[in-house]
Amino acid sequence: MSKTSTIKSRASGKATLASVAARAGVSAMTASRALSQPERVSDAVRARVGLAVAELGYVPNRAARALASAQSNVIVVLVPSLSNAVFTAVLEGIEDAIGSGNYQLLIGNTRYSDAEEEKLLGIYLQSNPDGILLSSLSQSARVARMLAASNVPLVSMMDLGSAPGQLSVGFSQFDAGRAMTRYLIGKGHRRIGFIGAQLDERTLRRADGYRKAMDEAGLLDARLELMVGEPSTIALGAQLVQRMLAQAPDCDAVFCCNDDLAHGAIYQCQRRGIKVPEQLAVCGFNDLPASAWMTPSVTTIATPRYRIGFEAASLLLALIKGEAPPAAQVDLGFTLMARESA
Amino acid sequence: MSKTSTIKSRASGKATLASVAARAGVSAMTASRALSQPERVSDAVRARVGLAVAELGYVPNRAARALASAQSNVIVVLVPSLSNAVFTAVLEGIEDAIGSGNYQLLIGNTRYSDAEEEKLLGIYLQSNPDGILLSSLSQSARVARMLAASNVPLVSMMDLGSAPGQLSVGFSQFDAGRAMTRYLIGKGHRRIGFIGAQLDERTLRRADGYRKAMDEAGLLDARLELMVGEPSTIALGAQLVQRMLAQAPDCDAVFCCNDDLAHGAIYQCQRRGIKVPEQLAVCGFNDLPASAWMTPSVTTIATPRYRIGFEAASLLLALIKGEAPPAAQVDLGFTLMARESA
DNA sequence: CTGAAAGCGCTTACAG
DNA sequence: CTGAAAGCGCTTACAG
Repeated sequence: MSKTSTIKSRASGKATLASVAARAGVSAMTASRALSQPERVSDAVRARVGLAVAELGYVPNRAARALASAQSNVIVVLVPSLSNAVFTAVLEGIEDAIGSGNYQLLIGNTRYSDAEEEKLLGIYLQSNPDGILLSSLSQSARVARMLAASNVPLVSMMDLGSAPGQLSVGFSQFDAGRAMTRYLIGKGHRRIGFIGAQLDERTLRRADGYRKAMDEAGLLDARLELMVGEPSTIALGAQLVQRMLAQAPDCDAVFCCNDDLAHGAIYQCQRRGIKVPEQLAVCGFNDLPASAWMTPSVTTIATPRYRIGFEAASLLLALIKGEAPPAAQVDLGFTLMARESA
Repeated sequence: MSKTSTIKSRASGKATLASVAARAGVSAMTASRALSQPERVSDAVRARVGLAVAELGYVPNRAARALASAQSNVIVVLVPSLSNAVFTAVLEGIEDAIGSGNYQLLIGNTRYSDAEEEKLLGIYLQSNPDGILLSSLSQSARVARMLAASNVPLVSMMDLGSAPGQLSVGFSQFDAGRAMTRYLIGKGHRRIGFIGAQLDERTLRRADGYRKAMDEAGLLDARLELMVGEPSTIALGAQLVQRMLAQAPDCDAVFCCNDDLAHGAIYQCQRRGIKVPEQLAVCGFNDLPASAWMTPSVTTIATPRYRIGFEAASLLLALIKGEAPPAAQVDLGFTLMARESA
């Protein structure tokens, strides 16, 4: 006569909405409403259901909810790196914007790899996300196809898009690269080298901005460019400044595509007795915390990474709610921090 | 006569296993098997199902699978910070260990807050995770209760546990703190200050190790301790070394509970004309990349963070498969990096 | 090697 | 304000 005499039960044994409802003396429906739309239920019911939930230690089953409602409450975020402080700041902005909602963030680290991005997206799309946040404007053909087929709302971060209908939050990497180069030119430098690593989309755009400024000033010279595919590190910056000086001994300034590289370059100069900025001006990009504290302090571009994450997530949330985006592109700008190193 | 004449369909419109099966001319069951256990199905069936999947652009629905199988393929990871390079390295280790599986990582940033940890865990537990990875040995009473009630396999990272049945992968924070302090004592320092920030579990244990070593050498003096709850930053390190020197002017060495603080302390000394290590020795903890490159290079403790993540995830995976853990505690050790600053 | 039936735990769409 | 029925898209447990 026992209720537990069922033979082939697949039940988890945990409290379910049905058990909560039974305990509260209402239907499953009403229990469901008491939890998700408490204002649409009588005070008495709300109290009884709340009590039953506590007594049973009920934890809603997200999979069941997702399946029944066709709403996952999942937001996918793809970043190219976690070891880069830029993207962890973006993530914090996203977290804060998502805030108190019942959203679940699915964070994917693509490691600057198309294959990895494809793999992660393939897995994450199985969760039927409500929205996607990407750290790039373009992607591999396969990823682009997956994205299009999924039909999930999407916002790009870090740069500004131009394709119609493409939503993006960031700043112009091109303009920032050009602004820094013009600054160096304005300081009287003529043989300005560009050191680029990783060679991701953003680095390439900064390099384009550098070239544009150099060209406008009649200073463009391919021998002043040093581009390598390896990930940016302090060690690599130290190594590349050496190579730059070897390939262009008359180089009087170096524009590093990010601060890690710039820090490494400066540390290396210190070791080799090269005075910064007197003998060689060095500047970076992103304004990591150490840049303001090092000696010499580092001239760089401060980027609104936290705000990019925050605004991009806010925009995505609006999209998910079905609101029309106020603008396709949100330009958050950048700030050139003129310090001692250049 | 159209098949789409259903009135109140809740279907998503996307391809389902059933539609794949129909196209391949098999039952849903067989289609399911063709995908999850391809070796148990005939070559012909496997090929036809594969074709149907491609033609229809079928994406499995994870929620449905989780609900039916009571297996989420989700692993929850809770870290106290993302801006701390230590934990992003841990995450990369975890990602690599999870590797090619179909697992989904649910990464939560608790920001060193019990309330946030509780909130995140509450949300993540709804996903019915297969396993949990935590960055601490102990937690708030409510979180501990949630964890116990969930009955999900769990591995702690970063430190070594002592409670029976508690699985942990890391190294002894206490021993590391003591080792560094002994090193400084061995160098002839007597008035060794300890600078601690954030005051999380790990920092507190390092401080305990420091006290133990100081006490053993008869050098313990509470005025040499400076502990603040704020998050560790370079700026804070700069500020705290000043305060330390004010409260203990005869201090001849400073043990910073992490490298960020140590870097800030050294930068500040440079600005104030205090020679490191001649006038004040400074050491840190974690061995961040800059520590090897700065001038002076920074004496610190190298911690196996990537390996901690990797081994902890490997252990968890074994647990999930039902294997018995080879050991309750996996001690990965640490390495004292004696450099120029102390 | 393959399949018909039932069920996982919720919510939708109605109806009252 | 409340509820009975059906269904979301899979897999389990059997059976053949």
